[in-house]
Amino acid sequence: MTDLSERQKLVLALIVRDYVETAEPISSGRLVDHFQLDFSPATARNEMAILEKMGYLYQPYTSAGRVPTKEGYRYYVGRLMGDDRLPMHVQEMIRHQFYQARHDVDDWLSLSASVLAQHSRGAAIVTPLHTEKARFKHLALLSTRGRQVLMVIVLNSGEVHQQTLVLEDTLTQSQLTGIAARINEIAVGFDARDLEEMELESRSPILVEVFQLVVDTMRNLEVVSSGEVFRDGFSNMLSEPEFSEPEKARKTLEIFEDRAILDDLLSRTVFDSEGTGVHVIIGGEDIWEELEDTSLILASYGDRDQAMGAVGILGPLRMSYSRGVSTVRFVSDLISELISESMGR
Amino acid sequence: MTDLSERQKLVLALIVRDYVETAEPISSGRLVDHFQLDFSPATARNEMAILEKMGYLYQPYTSAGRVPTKEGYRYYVGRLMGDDRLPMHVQEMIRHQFYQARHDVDDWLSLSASVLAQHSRGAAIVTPLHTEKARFKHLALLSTRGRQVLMVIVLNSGEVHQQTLVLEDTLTQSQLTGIAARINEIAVGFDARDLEEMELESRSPILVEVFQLVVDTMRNLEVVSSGEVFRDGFSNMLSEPEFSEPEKARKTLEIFEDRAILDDLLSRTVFDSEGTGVHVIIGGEDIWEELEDTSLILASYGDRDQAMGAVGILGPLRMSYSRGVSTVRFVSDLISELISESMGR
DNA sequence: CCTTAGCACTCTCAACAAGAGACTGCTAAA
DNA sequence: TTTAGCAGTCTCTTGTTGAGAGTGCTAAGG
Repeated sequence: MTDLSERQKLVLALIVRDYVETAEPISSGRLVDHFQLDFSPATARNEMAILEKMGYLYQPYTSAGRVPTKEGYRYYVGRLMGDDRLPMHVQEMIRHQFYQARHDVDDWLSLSASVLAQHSRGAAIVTPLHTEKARFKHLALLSTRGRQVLMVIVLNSGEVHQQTLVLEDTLTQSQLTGIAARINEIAVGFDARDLEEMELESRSPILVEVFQLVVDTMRNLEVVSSGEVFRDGFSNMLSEPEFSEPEKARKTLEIFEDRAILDDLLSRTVFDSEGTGVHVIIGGEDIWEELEDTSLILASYGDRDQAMGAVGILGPLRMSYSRGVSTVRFVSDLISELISESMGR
Repeated sequence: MTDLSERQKLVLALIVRDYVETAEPISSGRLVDHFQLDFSPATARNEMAILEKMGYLYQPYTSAGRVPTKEGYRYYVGRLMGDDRLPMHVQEMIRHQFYQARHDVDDWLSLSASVLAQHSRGAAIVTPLHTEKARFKHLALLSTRGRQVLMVIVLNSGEVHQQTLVLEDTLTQSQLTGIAARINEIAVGFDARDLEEMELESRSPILVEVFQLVVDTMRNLEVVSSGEVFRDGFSNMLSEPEFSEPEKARKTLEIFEDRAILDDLLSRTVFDSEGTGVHVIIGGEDIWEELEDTSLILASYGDRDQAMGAVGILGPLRMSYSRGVSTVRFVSDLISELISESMGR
């Protein structure tokens, strides 16, 4: 397929931009008028007819204006859209919000969802920090009441997991502390597989029991994606005219709420690729049928070697991709930065 | 105001039930036909006219069927609706799901939201466990990396709070353990106010610093409601015909997403009253204007003396109150039971 | 060969009209 | 007090029509 002429690219880009704003089919007349183009409506019509034949535009009905197709959006995102940054003062504003928050990863993530929703005017999704190769760093056992014990496991990545256990016997806090200290000695720095193969000379049966629980938990962490997903701003989306049909709105909200499809989506896109690029998924890319009418802009945050998660926004096909991409990129970079700052140095 | 006759009550109850199912105005003909009543449509019409005059019913337009008003629903919920329990096999099914889950409060709550959404066919909201008078039980300090320290505070209620600190100097784990032990000795059993007034002979400045942080955190816990709210099943609601107007759907979703209004609502209803009853809020009860078109069924869980939270569902005025109430009651009782079981003994 | 003015054609959308259908309220009889 | 009968009212659907918007095509012009 031969490539588009410069003028065709211009026409396509302008139609996308204008349509994103107005949500109405763009006519040749409006196009040259609104953007003060130096060719006539008739010429625009010719170009539009070609673009339609190539699959980038379509007409809702004979003699209506043109609307971008999924392919049109893809071409626009891939080759026409500039990669704008957020304006400096917006960046500062967002940074400020983060610095005012508590120094806590979960708080940052919750805030991210809210910021993304606000600035992208779409629905925001933020998955929690998650490691694939979890390395044990530290264990604490806290007596809460009776035989009930809170087990807190800290991973190398800084990820923290807690779980309530009910032990066979009642132990004092100092006994628990002793057990924890012993396990810390043995296990620090190892991952689930290492620990599994480890022989433990069983001095006390309780120590073995707890050790086994630690190993189980560590293994679980690698498989199950745990923790709540942070969501915000779905109500933004309902204001868009494409969701005036309640059936479409329902289907989209179902996607927003469904953890399974989100996990599938993430593992096949952002978590599957190198680097920290922003992924734009338009109309499900003919893989996910449910996403036919929605677009997602996703990026990972964190560190491939440590733990990572994903942030993103969800909107109708007719969304502002440039605003979306720059917002998602900025937020994901910012969280990565905050996390690595709070970790290391 | 004189009370309703038995037959009027019957007519009102049947109209509410039928309308909840069909979402269409109920006519006198349909009523006697569908429920095989032993009086004629004309009689039904007379009763309906009276009920309308009393404010329990209204007609969308002259000579359409009747629809319950908010007052109609309130009367129905307060005096006509039986308090059904969930069928035994449903109870068993739900119990089963909970026993299969991990023994972790957050997991239970997340599961509750999902169960409520599924069985009530509305949107579910579950707030996390929260204490008003937090009594200190135990502190742990875990070195995670560099000067970064994870502070875990366990309260008497079993509630656990964690926060990441960045200290002035780098401390070893054993130093941290020492500090924690010292603070545990001093603080166990006291609440924020007690601790604030406490004089601390300052042997080491770091100990004082950490102690201050503990006190601050404890005080914060009493004011700010922290932790994420669990939500599920909003997509259920969008299938209801009342949300075919997207504007209504948007407003309702905004309520669902907005933490502030939820907190206000809860503090003025379930947390404001004695006992563990189920609260039904119909059309905002003329207090919350935003809730004009929605009803909520709420109940608290947990223990007033320890920590508590709330579970509930949100739906259109035309919702199945009996199903909703029995589901909410069952789930809130179940969580309370699970929590107290895991606490005590 | 590319661009553009002119024009006939197509399709949507809003407004209006008319008829069918659904229920009611009222009246009068049982 | 209940009920049959009936006139009256309102919505909803369907059909029609006219205005408006925008296109594709054709032919003229640079």
